[in-house]
Amino acid sequence: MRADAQRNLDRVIGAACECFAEGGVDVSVDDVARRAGVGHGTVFRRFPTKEALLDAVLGKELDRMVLLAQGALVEEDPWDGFAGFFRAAADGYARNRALVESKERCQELPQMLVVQESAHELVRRAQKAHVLRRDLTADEIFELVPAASRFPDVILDGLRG
Amino acid sequence: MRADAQRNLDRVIGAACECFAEGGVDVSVDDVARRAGVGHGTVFRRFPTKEALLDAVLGKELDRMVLLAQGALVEEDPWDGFAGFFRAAADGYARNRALVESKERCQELPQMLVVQESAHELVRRAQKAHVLRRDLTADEIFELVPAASRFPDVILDGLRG
DNA sequence: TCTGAAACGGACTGAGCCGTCCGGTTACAG
DNA sequence: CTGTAACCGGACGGCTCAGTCCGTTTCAGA
Repeated sequence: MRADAQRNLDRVIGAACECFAEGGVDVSVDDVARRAGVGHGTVFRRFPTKEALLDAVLGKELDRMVLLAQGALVEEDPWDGFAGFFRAAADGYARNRALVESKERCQELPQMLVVQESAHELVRRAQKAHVLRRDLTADEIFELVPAASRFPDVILDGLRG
Repeated sequence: MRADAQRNLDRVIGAACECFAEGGVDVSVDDVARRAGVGHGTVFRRFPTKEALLDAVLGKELDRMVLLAQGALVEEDPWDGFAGFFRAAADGYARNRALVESKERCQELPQMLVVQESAHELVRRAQKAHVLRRDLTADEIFELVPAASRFPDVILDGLRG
């Protein structure tokens, strides 16, 4: 790939991350292109549709989640591991409107499987140690993540077993 | 007002309530008109802009909230009063996508003042009785309402003082 | 029944957006 | 330095949607 092409691609992805995070999925491709300093034709050459561009951005964000989840599994205290990831995930959702608005799209991305596996293990460990309430499934608990963006402590207090 | 005009107005408002609740604020005026069984010209004769139509729908929903809040103030147990309204409000948000997507618009509507006043009183009473945590303001607590649509019990557990 | 005012609805306009395409430009190998 | 393949960006088409307008229909009082 030519050097200028690579540079523009990086700019486009960076701009798309910022735009979608701040403005949600309804931000126009023109806005992304403007912020990247390229014409919007250049965006469509790299990403055949707006949806493909969004997938790239969501994928990057989910990659971060994978790291967070695996880091939490290393923590030996079951509650600290669970709560740490819960807080971090909530923060990620708080900082990214597109993530909140694209829940079902994220389900289609491969990284989501890894995140869910780790998250389920975090919940299993915490429930086994009786530090996390057991009347909710792991899936139900993580439905609360977007909700916890503002006051995670309150929700964690409610979840503690 | 002519009888047919009144009938069509009622139909439009009803259809708009359903459409916005189910599909959020991005539902088109044409969709609303179709569901109401009128041309979209008729909608724009009653409501000069789409925003005005949305305001009418939000206003109706807030009227319901006013009744719920005032009903909760009659309840003598401070926790039951607070929690009852909190649950009811969360349910209202869960059943209405437009309400979630129009938080700042709601702030402009007169009914919101009444709801907030009652809600603050509910919080004050519950905090005075030491059944509600005191490290959050009333405003902060009610930011959790939309979040509580799925598992209100978890959030209420977290809020209990 | 007749009549005029009110209401209706669909055609129309203009703006914004996604995605395509092509003429001009630029990087880079030889 | 130069030829060329890759790259760029803006013009363009097609679509959807908000809001306007006017010819036609309907209501209701006399």
